[in-house]
Amino acid sequence: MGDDMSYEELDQRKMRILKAIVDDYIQSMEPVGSRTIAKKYEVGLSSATIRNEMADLEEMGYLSQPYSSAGRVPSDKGYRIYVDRLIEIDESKFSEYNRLLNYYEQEINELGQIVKVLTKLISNITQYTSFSMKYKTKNSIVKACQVVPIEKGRAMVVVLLGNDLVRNKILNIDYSKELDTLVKLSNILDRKLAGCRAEGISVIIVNEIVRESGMDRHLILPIVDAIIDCLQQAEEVELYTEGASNLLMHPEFFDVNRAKTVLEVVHDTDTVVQLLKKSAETGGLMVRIGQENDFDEISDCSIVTATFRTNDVELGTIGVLGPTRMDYQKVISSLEYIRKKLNQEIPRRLEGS
Amino acid sequence: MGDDMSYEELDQRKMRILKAIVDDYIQSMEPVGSRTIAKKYEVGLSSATIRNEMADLEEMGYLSQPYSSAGRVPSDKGYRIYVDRLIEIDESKFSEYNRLLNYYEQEINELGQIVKVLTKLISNITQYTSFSMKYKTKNSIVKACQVVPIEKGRAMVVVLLGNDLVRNKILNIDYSKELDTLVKLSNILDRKLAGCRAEGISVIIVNEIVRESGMDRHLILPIVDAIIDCLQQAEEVELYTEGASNLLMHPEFFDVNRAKTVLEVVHDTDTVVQLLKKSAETGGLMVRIGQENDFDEISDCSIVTATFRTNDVELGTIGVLGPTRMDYQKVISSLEYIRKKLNQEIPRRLEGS
DNA sequence: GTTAGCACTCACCAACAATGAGTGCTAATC
DNA sequence: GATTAGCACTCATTGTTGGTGAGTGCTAAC
Repeated sequence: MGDDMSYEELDQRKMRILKAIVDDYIQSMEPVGSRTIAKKYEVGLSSATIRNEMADLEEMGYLSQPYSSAGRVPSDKGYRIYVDRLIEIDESKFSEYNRLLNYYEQEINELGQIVKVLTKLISNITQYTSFSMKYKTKNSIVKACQVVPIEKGRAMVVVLLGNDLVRNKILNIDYSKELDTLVKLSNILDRKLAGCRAEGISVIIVNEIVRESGMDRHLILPIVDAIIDCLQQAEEVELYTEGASNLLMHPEFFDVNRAKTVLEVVHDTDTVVQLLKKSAETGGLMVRIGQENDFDEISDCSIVTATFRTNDVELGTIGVLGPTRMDYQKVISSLEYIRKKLNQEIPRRLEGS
Repeated sequence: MGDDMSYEELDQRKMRILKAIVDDYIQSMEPVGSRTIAKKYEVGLSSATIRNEMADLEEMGYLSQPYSSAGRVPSDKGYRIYVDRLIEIDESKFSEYNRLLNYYEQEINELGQIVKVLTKLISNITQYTSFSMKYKTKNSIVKACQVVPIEKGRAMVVVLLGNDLVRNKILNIDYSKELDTLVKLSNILDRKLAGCRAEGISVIIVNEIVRESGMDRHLILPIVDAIIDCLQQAEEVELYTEGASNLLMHPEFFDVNRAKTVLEVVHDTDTVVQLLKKSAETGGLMVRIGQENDFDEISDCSIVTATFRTNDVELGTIGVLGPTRMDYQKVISSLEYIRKKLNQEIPRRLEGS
């Protein structure tokens, strides 16, 4: 989006005025006029001067006018520069957020739980809709695996993943003649595959397993496939939404059709996942304003997302969706809070039993 | 609700008029006047007569008037008698529903999947919000179970439930001295417990297991506990919601506050589960109209639910939520369709691999 | 018991004027 | 040359007012 140079066309004064306009509009949701800026904000200028600057800003595309002789409203481009250059993260509320969080958090041991609680928290703080998407486990390793007989002609492969999640898969397999070797095979598999990622299960390892177990290759292969399946199945995501109805409180959604269109997107799992996955591409905090979003249905909304990860592994994303006229300062700050919180919680949660 | 006798106060003619009024109001959502009834519906009566009857019906509590000199609107009591006595299930659309269903249904093997599809179907048919709640498995039996070693000091109990769902639980247990007996124990457990329900695991059976395995009682007990846990864990429900935003299309929710209040309930998992569970109490089809609902927030909504089950076991519930002025004919008929469909699908789905 | 007729109620709508916030432009001021 | 005061103009919003029509309840005639 846009070359950074284009910001340079705005001098200090225009910047200050733009910030005042966006601040005011975010707060009042009414087109803001020159007089308001002159009076409420400490720019030492008369309304006439501000009027001129506003005309300039409109010409440059940072503002627009709903109708002639109304006040000005920020455009997407206006919000963009506001987000990129005119706000900073406000940590002053963090201690309050901590208090709120303590109130929720009773006994939470699992990462998924804390993510849910944080999603709820941020939805309450911001009064917008929030989402969290968590990979069930990305890039998981085999911690242990076993093949278990179930009934005639069927066995179950059980894989214990790196984070103690268990996956299993049932196979039709004829082991009747070699029931005792199944136990032996389990041990071999367990020994050979422990610590492996899905991509780490090479043909060489499979060959070793075949040799050491003395079992037939065509019996081993479906089992190994099942194990790989279990690892990959873990790539699935878990989606959690909070405060969908919050959107209805904001004047931009008083129009039922608009509200319906947006709520349909909010309820559409696939779309939301797609939106959140987009965030991971950049990493860190990401803001998508109005038309920058890939879906027309929410071209009057903005999305702010934060991806959380361990050193190298992407674990998931938390995001907030609200009208383009959202309180970016608050949303970005609180999402930064969430991000910090997660970075500090993740190591703790992941180790625990 | 209410003694059946109370219906008797309504003669044939009042019934016909009431039905006409409710039908018309459901369709038009406008208070319906005597003239409308006289003209559009084939009661051979003048508007004046109908006016008198309407005054009676209002006095008896079946109708009410939004303001003096407006038409009449059905009250909860009016809807109740309408539902109980004046509509019948309309099977004529069933073949159309079948067509729609074929369109969705691609390759669905699991009961949970077909329930989801049916939930989506009914939400599309009715244009209201629909829910399904499925017990992960209620009253499940052990089909097979195994104890699997994982790593030093830890083992995993794996239980295959009656419907091929797998549950597992990790235990800290010291089996190091008796690793070979673990395999033996697995076999004994499997043999002894196959077919058992949670309540069916008696002390006698446990004693037998202890005796036959020759293992220590304090080693066996936590394992059995884990198996029972797995069975009971299966009592959890899975909730699925479809078409929440459909509600916004109906005039009664054009008011944002009303919409918000109702949507909050729709999004509140616990409340919805509670609502759906209520349905099972009666079994079959159940209609709760307006104030009959336990939650004030939806006292201007109605809920129609259908519970599906095998012979004796309750499997879950599908429900529809809409404004009190909902198209009961359509909702009840299509829900009946769903119920039939499930009754015919359930045996198939449950057996299949 | 049923219906025609009539006076009355009340939400809804269209037309109209008044209001006021905000603009753009021009001319005076620093 | 930049800033500001002043002024005419625009246009959404609000309030008023009177008319319209769907509907009622009641009474008297059938």
